[in-house]
Amino acid sequence: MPAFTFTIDAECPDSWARAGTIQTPHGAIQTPIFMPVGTQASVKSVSPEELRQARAQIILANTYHLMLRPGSPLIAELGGLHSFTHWDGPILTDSGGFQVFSLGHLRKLSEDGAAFKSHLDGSAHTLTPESVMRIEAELGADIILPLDICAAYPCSSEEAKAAMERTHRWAERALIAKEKHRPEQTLFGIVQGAFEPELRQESARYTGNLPFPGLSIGGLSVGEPKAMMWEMLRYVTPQLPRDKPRHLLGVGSPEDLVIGVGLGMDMFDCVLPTRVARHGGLFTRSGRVNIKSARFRSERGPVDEGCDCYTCRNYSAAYVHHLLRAGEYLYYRLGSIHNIRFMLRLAGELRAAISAGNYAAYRADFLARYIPASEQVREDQREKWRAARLR
RNA sequence: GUGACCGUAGCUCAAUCGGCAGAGCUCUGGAUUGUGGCUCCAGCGGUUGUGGGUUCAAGCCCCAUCGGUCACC
Repeated sequence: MPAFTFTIDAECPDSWARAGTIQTPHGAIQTPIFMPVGTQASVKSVSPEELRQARAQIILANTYHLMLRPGSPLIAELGGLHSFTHWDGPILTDSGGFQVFSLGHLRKLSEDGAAFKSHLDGSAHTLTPESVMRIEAELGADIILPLDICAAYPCSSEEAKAAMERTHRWAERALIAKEKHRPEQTLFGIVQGAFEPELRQESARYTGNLPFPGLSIGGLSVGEPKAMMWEMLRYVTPQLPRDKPRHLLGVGSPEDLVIGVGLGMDMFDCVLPTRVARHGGLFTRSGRVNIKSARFRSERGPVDEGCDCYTCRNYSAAYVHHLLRAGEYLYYRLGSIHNIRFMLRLAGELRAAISAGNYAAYRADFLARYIPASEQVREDQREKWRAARLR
């Protein structure tokens, strides 16, 4: 029996949306799917039982963070991530490529790999395509990603091309290195190309033709306008093999999920739902609300009317509001559980709509009701934040 | 009872020689996209305890008064 298969269950005639089933050594995943992120081998504040109850099918962990603490040899010694974390479903580990980018002030890139200093204690480390394969083998996830280079936004065409080409060379090295490790693990390729349509197409073709059973689209949602991200996917998706699952790295919000599915994406992972939850941002059918707002002070009803999550079935919005105000730990659980379940229910509804052949209608209905966070405000605040940082 | 010190935003406190009353927290909104459990942005909020006086000008100087803290009786 093969360790990894992807079958397409339904496709849409009027978009690139499709529903599928991925088989992994630790169980099946029905796509489209949202994958909660547990960077340090923990979806912050939420237990594996609670994740299962929210019907999570696969979670993420991060190679960079886990290699620094507690270290991949220790996790291997303790039986790998599944045993270590008590989550027995599928796991995907990110390679640390993004941390090489986001912790840029601590690193030095070369053809061999990325030398960087630990954000924890300043110790020197080097990630190479080969060492990442070894570390991810020790971590033992079902799906693993190779070391890649995420170009900044904005960046020059030369930088974009150089990052993409090195990512391609590293992809081939990763494929060779993986042979030495665990055959039951599945290595996805990563598409780069920044915001250059030709590069995106080239990277999709190149990476799609390598023997990767799945593809992750990287380098997006790094500060660019959303329209630009969607435009890139319109170039990428047609170049990808139809029969391999497509993972949009680091995306996104509820509206991103709905739109991304129509552009051919099957898997999504993002810290946004859990991160904004910790600061009071909870998703509802009509948009994100700030549960810290005084208007919830005496709200008897649930956070989101009609939500089937543990939080909404058992607690009033007033209580959730109080927990956050009071700084109670329980808030983090209840808020995170709500947003995770919201994303997973959304993924499930998208799958059902695709199977029923009415994705376009579902999408139109969702977008008509859901008011997303203001992109203009986000841009303005990002600019102010940058300016403040330079001072 | 006597003396000293202190009363400034909801809270804790700034305010040069008498010269446009400010900050942090709270509060009200907003942001966060392959998680450094980090944060960031904006806003509301004032009869400077009260009443007089001096002065072009008083949170600041003077008098009275109310309240608080401390010390001593």
